[in-house]
Amino acid sequence: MVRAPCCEKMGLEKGPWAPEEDQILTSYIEKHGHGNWRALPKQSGLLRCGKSCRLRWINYLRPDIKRGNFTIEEEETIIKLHEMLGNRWSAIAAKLPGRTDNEIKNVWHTNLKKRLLKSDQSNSNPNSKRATKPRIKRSDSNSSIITQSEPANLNFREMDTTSACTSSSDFSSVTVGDSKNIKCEDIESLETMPVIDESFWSEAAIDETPTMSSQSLTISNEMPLQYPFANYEESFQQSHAYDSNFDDGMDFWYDIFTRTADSIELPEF
DNA sequence: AAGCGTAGCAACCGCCATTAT
DNA sequence: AATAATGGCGGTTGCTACGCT
Repeated sequence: MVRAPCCEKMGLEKGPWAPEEDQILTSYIEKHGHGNWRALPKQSGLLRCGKSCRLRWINYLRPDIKRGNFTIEEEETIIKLHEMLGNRWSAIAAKLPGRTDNEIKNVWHTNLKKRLLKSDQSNSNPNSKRATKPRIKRSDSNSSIITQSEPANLNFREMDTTSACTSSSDFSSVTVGDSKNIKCEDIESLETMPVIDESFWSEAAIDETPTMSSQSLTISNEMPLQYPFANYEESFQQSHAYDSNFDDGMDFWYDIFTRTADSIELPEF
């Protein structure tokens, strides 16, 4: 069954939100919450579909939203999480308080992806010119602008001890359980790596496959991520230049595993 | 100063997963 | 169990400001 788009009903507004609409939505949610997005527009008097209201609230009006340019630390985090998760923007956003999946997706496509690509190219061609000056973020009366230092001077690949294995400019999605994707030849002790196949991510499979001792996870088409579950902290540090800005790395994996497989026993650190 | 191309970002669309009936 | 309703996510689009010539 394919449903018609929710905004197809006659008379519903589309496009940019007017300040008055923002006001109505904000005050309605502050008073009544948003139990039912579909019913919200009708109850609040907005001529918008529920989906549009939800998006506006989540991406723009929410009080805990952090506006302004991304900090260097945030960008590093996005890059690293993207290496691990692929285009799972909501999962990445969950690790960046105040940032939305949409915002992260935008900054990835408009900024970070190109920067990584340039970085890779300049690594292969040391004589190539540096990145051009970045644009200043559009001013926004609602924003607290965070001044961004010169990103052209950054080379994230230089921080990656497995740079020989990283061709990360064109990740599509997390691919799992396909050892044919492993192209990096200088990764040590692959046989010690746990393999996670598709079934790992489904809760239904947990009872059937409670151990993962002989499995591994491939993160992109080209780059395998290694983290033996028995000692994945050390492995993570070795393969991803684990630094002080990423101290929550273990929390991150813990979140992933506990959310996905409550019954799996996690190693103690 | 004007025109044009591009980057950045908000918003939409379509699909899938989950929940309710 | 089947179907419908709803929420959520990722991909994509279109508008606008910016930067270059």
